[in-house]
Amino acid sequence: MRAAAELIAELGWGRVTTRAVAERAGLPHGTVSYHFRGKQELLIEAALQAFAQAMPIEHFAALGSVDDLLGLIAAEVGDPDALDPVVSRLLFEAMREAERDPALRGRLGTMLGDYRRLIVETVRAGQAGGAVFAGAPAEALATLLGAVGDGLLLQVLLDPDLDSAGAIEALRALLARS
Amino acid sequence: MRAAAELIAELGWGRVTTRAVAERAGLPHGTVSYHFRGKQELLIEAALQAFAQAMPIEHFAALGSVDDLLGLIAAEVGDPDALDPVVSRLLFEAMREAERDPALRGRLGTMLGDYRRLIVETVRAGQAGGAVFAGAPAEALATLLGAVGDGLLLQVLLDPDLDSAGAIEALRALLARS
Amino acid sequence: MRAAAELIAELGWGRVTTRAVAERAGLPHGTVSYHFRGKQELLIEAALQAFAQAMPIEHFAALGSVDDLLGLIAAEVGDPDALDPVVSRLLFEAMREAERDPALRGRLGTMLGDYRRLIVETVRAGQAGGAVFAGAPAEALATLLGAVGDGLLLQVLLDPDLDSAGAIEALRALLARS
Amino acid sequence: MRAAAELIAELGWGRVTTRAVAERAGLPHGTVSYHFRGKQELLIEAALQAFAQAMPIEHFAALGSVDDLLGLIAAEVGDPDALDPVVSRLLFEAMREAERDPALRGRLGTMLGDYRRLIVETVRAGQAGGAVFAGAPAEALATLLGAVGDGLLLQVLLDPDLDSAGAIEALRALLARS
DNA sequence: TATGAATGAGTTTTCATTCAT
DNA sequence: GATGAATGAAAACTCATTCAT
Repeated sequence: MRAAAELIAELGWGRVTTRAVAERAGLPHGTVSYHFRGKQELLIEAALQAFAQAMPIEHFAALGSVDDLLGLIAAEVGDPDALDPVVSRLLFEAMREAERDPALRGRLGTMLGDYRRLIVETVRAGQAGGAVFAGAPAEALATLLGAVGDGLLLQVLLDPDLDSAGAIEALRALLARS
Repeated sequence: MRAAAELIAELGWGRVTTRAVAERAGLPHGTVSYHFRGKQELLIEAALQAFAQAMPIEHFAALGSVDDLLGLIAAEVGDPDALDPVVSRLLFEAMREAERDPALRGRLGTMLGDYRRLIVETVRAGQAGGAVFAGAPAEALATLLGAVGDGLLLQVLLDPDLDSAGAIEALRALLARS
Repeated sequence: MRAAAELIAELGWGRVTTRAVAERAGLPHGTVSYHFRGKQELLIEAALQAFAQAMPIEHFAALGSVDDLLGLIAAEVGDPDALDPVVSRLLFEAMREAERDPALRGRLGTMLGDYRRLIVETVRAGQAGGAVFAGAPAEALATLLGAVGDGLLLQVLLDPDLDSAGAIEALRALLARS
Repeated sequence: MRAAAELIAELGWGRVTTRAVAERAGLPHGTVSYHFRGKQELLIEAALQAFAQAMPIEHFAALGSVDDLLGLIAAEVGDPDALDPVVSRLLFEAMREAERDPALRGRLGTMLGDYRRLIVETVRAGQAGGAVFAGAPAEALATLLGAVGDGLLLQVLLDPDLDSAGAIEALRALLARS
């Protein structure tokens, strides 16, 4: 499973071969077909398991404030040690694939929906406490935050020199301005 | 070329076959290898040409204000007729592929850099005129705007019911608040 | 064994898998290799045992006249309840396979030879009693009867609407005409 | 195509591999998939073409009497040079496969139906001329004749020493007896 | 110049059999 | 004795690219 997740990140979902997965895992390649119904099932399980390990829902549940959330995004995007670069690539690969595979779309959608709900609650709490701009619905701000996270992740993959920290600071300033 | 661009959007970069491209274009399939050095060259040319046609740099150059820019993003993301859904999918496919193909990365990077420069200028002008939050560098806000655009595009592809317009309204309110 | 026989009839000899047999029998699939030397041995035993149960030699031994024999053929061919359709399909599968597998050929040949001998005797008795056309050797008529049975069975499998009863009536009329 | 037909006869429908076909034909094995949509299509085309060549409908159309027909059956069944042994095996393989493949069933059914119609006409003419037993409907006798042909073919494949000629002589005597 | 048949490397999948537990 | 995970050989199929015509 780990081998599969790594290879999705390195080569892209569509270029992963069962042979390569088996080889990296040091296993004979018949094993893959023996344990999974097919390549797609293997990749889906590998990706979702990698997410569950790397981005445990508890991390998000523990967010006390929008500031913490921004810090988490900044760490994920900007700090090469915070989030395994494997995972961010994997996330995009999975999102891309999910467009075409309904099974993956369902499972990934559920997972991302859980995160989103926690973000909405965090934003709402911030607004109630006066720490966060209250001139827009919490749902809209949560969507915005999610989009910023994904968008920065994507752009940093393409241009590692991008000043993602600066962009997040700007967002923090925008949200905090009373 | 148009056939190739459509197929990248529909099937994903890696699943496009030269046969399918030729078939959709109504051309004999030896033609593809005859006119292009290989599949990759064909796809790169097709993608970049599609961008140049669908997102002409003049659209961005004509932006008078950050409000206009937000309107453009909202239209691209939210209005199915504004930006051919082919193009947004194509953009993600190309960004994904660019991670692995240096030739594509260079050409796509140049193109996106041009857009980015125009956005920075638009933001700076807005700050100078007092219409845009001045508490953060123009570069940081431009990065933020670009990330929001990409992030929303990506999320809408996965969940067409997402309220992207609300998120953009929230961003507009954040930026405009004096 | 019953599971194996059913699957030969349903899927064809060559498409039966040991896994499928074990699964239908509700047994762990290591069992198959444990109890039989290999797949071929299992299928041969299963087929021959199914024949022994479905077409016991006693049925043929009890035939009193050629008329009875024709009735038996008519029932096998025409009556879906007389002969389990599993068995007729199984018979053809086994005959096909026997062409290639000498071990099966020997055992199946012995079995069919036993039936044939009884048919010859029945015909001979009919000729002696004047009930059956005596202008041809009993062996030749027995061969003819066997061929008619197999041929009709085969054609009915392909075309269930075939009027097999009519053909047998015609044969009865031919044989009986004094 | 000839290679495929031969291999069906030699190995059985299910055991033919595209590799083996290509090898016998002296062609690289990618060729098979290039020219046919899949293995099944290749085998079906090969089998039907072999029948059309070996058992041209003209042979049956030219039958002047039931005696001629019996002669044809005797030749097919008994004379190794009359009907390529490839074709008789091929016929059984195709009939067996037709039970499972609707496309093949349709095409084979049409072909065999054409033969059957000609046999019915021949029998009817024989009855009208007084040369053939008239105590049974022509359709029933035609079915009987077809079944005898198929049944003998099948039994001769299993036991090459079977006296098929004797059985046909017996049938001739039965039919001719005024 | 243009075509499309041919090629063969590479992919996924199936499955009988082996064998450690 | 019994199990089922593991193995690897073999299968069908895909497809970019080559090249004779």
